[in-house]
Amino acid sequence: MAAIPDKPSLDGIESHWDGVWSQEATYGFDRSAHREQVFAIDTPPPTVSGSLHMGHVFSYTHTDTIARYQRMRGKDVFYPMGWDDNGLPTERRVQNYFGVRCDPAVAYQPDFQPPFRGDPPKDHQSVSISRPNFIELCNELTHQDEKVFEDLFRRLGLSVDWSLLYTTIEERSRRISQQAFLRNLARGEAYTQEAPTLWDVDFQTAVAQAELEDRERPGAYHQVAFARTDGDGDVIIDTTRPVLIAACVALVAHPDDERYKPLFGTTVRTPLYGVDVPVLAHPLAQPDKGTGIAMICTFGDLTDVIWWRELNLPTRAIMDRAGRIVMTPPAGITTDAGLAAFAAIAGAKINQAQNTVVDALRTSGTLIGDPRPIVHPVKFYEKGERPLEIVTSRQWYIRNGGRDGDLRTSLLERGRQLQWHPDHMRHRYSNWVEGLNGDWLISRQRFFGVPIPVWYQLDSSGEPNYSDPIIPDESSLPIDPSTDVPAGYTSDQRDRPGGFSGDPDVMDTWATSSLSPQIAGRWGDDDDLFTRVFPMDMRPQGHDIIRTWLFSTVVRAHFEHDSLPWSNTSLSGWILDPDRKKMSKSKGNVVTPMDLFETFGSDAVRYWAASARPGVDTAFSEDQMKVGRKLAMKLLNASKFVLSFPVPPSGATPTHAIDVAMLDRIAETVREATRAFEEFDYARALERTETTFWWFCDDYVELVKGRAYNSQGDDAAASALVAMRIALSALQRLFAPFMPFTTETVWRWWNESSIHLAAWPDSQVLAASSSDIPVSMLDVAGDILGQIRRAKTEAKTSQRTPVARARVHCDPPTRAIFTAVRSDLTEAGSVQEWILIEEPADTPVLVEVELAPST
RNA sequence: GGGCGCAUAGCUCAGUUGGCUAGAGCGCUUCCCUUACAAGGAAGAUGUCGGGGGUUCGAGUCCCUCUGCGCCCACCA
Repeated sequence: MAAIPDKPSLDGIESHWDGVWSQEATYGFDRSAHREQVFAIDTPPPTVSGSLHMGHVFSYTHTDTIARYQRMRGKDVFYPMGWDDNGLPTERRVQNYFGVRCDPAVAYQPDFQPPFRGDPPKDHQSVSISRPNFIELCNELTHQDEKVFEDLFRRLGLSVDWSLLYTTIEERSRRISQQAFLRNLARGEAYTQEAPTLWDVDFQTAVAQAELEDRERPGAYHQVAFARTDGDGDVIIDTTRPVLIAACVALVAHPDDERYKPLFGTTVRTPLYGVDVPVLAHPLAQPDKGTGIAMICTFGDLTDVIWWRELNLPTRAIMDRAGRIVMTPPAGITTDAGLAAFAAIAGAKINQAQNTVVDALRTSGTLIGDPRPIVHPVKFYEKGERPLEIVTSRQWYIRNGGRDGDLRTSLLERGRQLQWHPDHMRHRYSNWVEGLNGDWLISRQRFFGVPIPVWYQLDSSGEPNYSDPIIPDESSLPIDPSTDVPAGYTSDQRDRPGGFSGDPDVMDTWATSSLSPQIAGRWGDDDDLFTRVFPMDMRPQGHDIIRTWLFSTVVRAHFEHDSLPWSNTSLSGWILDPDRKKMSKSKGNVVTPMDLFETFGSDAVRYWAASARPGVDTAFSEDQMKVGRKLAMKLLNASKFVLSFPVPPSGATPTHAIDVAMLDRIAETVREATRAFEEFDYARALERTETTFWWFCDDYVELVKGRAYNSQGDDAAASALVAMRIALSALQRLFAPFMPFTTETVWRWWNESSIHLAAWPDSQVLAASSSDIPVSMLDVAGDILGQIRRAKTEAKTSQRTPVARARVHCDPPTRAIFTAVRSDLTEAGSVQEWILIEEPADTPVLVEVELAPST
């Protein structure tokens, strides 16, 4: 136990207690606990290639309050931390930092040293290195970042068990990711297919539906005439992308559209290129869009893909993977004029080609009128800078119900089984699942990540056999097919006819992070641990990644374990700047968490975070942090005050009615806070606790402190002393999840072990002796005291001024209560004489205060 | 177009099965260095609870409807 200082202070408590908690392993997970004793949290692994910001502080605090509550409830809390160092952000950061580039074709170098460690000169040409070397550099670099992250999270007071740390590119994660994938493959849940795919031309990789976002971009409608091949006039279509006319394979209108019904089955000739294409009917064509008849290109958008598939149309791709027009004209262009028109755009970038085509259309007279500028939403990869194109490529998919009604129904049911906090967030899940239009594309044409763990046999002409991949044994995982050699082959057979070839792709980062419960729980390496923590109890995360992280985790657990990955999920809101805009670096309004910890103290920052209701977007507010600091100071001072009284004799119990009634109110607060925490509503628990605490300090303690000083005899004092200590103990523990540093400080003034391992207060015990005490006693006492204070304030005099006479008008029941608290009121109000005046029933208490003349 | 959320004091927000004479904090005003706390404390002012209808003895709370704001999803020729 620590001595109570004369001037309690919050300075330095964070580093002090962090050290003590580490030393005492306060938050260590006891892996002998059985599943029902465990509370397991699937912590979101932050991306280490950025920096932690207020959004992290905000949402991780929410989770930590729940973790601490559960721990005090006696649960063995499994609270790991992970670092997400897999994926594009890390790839970029490692490239820039070391001046290297990942190239799976390069052989592994055991003692490789990068050309730079930080700040390569601008003219430096990146050195190509193998994927295993790249992963080693990633580990080296992210270790530095991870140290900074860990320091910040410790300073924030997260009760994480740091021995459970994982990273998403480490060996175990790669193993689990590959193992889960191979099991998906074996069960037919993963498959490879060549198909049109959304494609980022800068990153040159396929992207998944979940990673799309719409951005408003200027464009223009162009009316273009297609000549009917029967010579009977033109068909006018509207398009924003005339550049794709060379890729046009048909026109399409709605089957019921009377304007175009006569044309169905006929052909029209494309302007410039002179290719005959059919006019077809399909219900997806919208009569009220443009001219009501559209050109189908391979591929302008996802609707084109649907039409192409359902109408069995040919492919005339004109876009390469870097976003340029291909050099070779597509099939169908045969006339000299057509070939010349195509030659004019071959090799050009999309925008240039578009201008060329528009000019040519105008010259040829097939552009009707002027283009009409519009602003319309265009699909982008969320990390990308240019609009997505659609190219045909071979990719790996995991089934997610996008193409299978039964699976979709099962996954929707999983969403219903999950407890959502707040509940309305479940709609985002069902909305997303119901809107899926394809399976989950997991392969990426990148170089850094978890490799797709398969090879392909090459036939005598060197063509891969995709239908029967070569699968590694699970015991050999993780593997890198670009450097590892499949069983039964030798390395000199790589990429040779009759030999083998490794799959060049990596899995999308979500394909690994969707296994975070399995990774954190060490599935497959420590199944004893895994069975003690899985399915987990809680998945905290942002609501923006329901469609990615949450959904994909549900999919993987559904397939692998036939269960939900966790029973509850809690969704955090966004941090908004004080102008209610989402905070962003570009606006320069980002405050670093460490500055705030230093200014206000970690507990004050946590107080701000914990004051926000679950799932609600919340304004950044230093005012709230000031309030939090004030509360922490109050907790120090109130604790010091209560504990500075003599320890009551052992066996003493609260006997005074007011003391018992006070404890009853504390008990009610415990009930409310407990109920709120059981529903993951940390904010309500805090609010109730805080309200009661201020009442305890301002009203109750003020009322009884005279008696506690022994003004009314030993027994009367003992009742107050015992009651104050019982209440203080409960209040300190109620605050412990929110203000771990301050509460630990005050708790250790009178306890040997950590408050964070103490039992959550028990409302039954607190309220044990409160059977027949009128709850209204506290209100009556507060009311009378309040009226006396007001009289002194109105007289503009000190609260210490004695009251010569107080006439209390009250009804008979109130009179009885008054009598019970009269002695305490006498001291609290410095009242020299009371005069009771009886009023009819239900009359509000009225106190006429006659102040003593000032001396 | 479909879905969800929000609208309560100048600001940020509580208000959980309908019982409120509508609350808190910040800010504002006044007073007090009262020996736990001046990075305090005591007290005070401020609201047609977005509009309209309905159910009810009683509606900020339930139902319908309208308006405004935000988010998610879909469409995007």
